[in-house]
Amino acid sequence: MSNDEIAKVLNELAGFLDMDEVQFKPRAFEKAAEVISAFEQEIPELYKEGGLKGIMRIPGVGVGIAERIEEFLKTGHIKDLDKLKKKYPVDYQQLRRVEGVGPKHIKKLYRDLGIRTLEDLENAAKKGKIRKLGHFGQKSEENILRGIDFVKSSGGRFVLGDILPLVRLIEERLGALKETKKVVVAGSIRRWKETIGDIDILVVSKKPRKVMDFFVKMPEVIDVHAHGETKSSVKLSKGIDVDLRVVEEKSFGAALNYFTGSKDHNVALRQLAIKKGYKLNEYGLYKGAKFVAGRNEEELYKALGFKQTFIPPEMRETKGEIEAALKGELPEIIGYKDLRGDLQTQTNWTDGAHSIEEMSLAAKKAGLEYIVITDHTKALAMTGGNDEKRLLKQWAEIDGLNKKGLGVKILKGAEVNILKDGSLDIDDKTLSQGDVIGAAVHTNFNMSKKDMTERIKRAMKNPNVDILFHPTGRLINKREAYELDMEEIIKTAKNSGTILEIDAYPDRLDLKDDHIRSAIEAGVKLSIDSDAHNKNHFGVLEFGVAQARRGWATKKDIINAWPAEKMLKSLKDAR
DNA sequence: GCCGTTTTCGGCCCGACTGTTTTCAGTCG
Repeated sequence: MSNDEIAKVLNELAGFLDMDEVQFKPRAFEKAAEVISAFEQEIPELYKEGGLKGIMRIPGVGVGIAERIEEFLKTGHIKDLDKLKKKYPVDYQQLRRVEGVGPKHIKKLYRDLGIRTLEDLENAAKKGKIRKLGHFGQKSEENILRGIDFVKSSGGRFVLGDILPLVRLIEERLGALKETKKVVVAGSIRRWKETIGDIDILVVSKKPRKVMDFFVKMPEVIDVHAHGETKSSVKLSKGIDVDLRVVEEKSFGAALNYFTGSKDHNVALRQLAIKKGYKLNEYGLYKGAKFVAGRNEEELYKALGFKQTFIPPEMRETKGEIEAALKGELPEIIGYKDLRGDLQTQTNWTDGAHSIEEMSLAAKKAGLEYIVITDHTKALAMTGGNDEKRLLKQWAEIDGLNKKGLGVKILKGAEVNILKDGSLDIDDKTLSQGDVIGAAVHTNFNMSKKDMTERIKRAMKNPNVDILFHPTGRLINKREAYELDMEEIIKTAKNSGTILEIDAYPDRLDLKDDHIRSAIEAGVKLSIDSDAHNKNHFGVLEFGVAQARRGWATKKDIINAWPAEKMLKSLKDAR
């Protein structure tokens, strides 16, 4: 039982309590769920060690929630939730995925129209039944249909960040078997695609049968599609498929290359092989029946005549990497350990979970030299956003902490809101006293492309704005980016010296890879930020680095891969 | 249901936006 599963069921309970018009309890369950999903320790482990008292050490979890978690761990059910599900027999999780549909709507749709599933909802909307309900109209119906389309189109693919912990667990388990010599995760996960369709794992073993038997019996497996000597395929309870392939040592490199993809990259390699009189498949590079190369990837690329014999998987998308690597002109992209600072973090001054000090120490622990505190500002009232006075107070506290010396440099920042007209919600006099100011759009997403572009351009031209945070506002699998002329934004960034952010949060990854590449080609600098709201969130930086690598970014393109002084000076010069 | 420089009951981030209304409920962040 993972923390995510526990968080999910608590959220579901919160939703049903909302339907039942229960006051305050839903927020308590949601809050607990949020803490649990980011909690460093596994809850079952915590429970094993400390029992009910152990779970109650989690902030936001008291007796009531702890007992329900205990019940869930022991039985896989929560009686209160089951009762509510009987009262409202709806597929809550599925219906909630539709943007704009919350607990109250779900209740009304069920009570008035008997809607239980996404399919029911779609049918009712298509028949024009929803617009006839009180408080619903034609527009709500259209929005629901659009929401369903989006759910459907994003269905089947998973956000990498949601899947990676499980993948690493499986990788670790397989690696621990005495029958396995090597285990590598290949496919789109190795390429760090932002969403993945399935999981491909490659194993080197002389006793594949044993490995396969272990694999198909893992606790998460709910269905076995195939169970053979060299290939097995299963479905996990999360709904994602995993393919496991076992190869001989000799073919490892060729197999890894083949199963890493992308498909187009492989096709291009095979064509290159044919041109040179070879044949390339997942077992190796062959001249006639003679094995030429394939033990590892380097040997394969070398035999194919590449000057650079390793193309980072993140670049294998046939976007020019083959031509460049053949000539030895691939840039040296940023590495996973190259970041020195984090330019976007939130604390408990607004919607973050931890104090400035806790966040700073966590950043230090994550290997960073500096951190910018960028709490929300006042227009985002829900987060308790800072106003000018409070912002200055926070910055004074930062001065104090720096004086004390935590072994990590804390910089003064803010995540200010870009209002509808492109102005900011904090005055310039205050902002000019900050070290690193990020600006972002959090409201009025539905503007025309032209208006939105003008709005953001105006904010970028404010000399106090250093960075445009999560520039397109998308939430992968949840919300489309707002309409934006990215070419214009990049041009403006070049002129104003504004940094464009790569928000590393796995469901944002905003900018996306192609935009990163365009920005770099235009000479625009970027930052890779965690957007951490919790001291356990700094791990997401690797997703941001991966995204930057997919956009061919080098260390000199990413300002927080620079020492603090150099980074700050460049921002100051641009102001 | 949780929490407490309000220690044991009384509060519980709230403003913008949307779409429906004509004063507001629901959702989102």
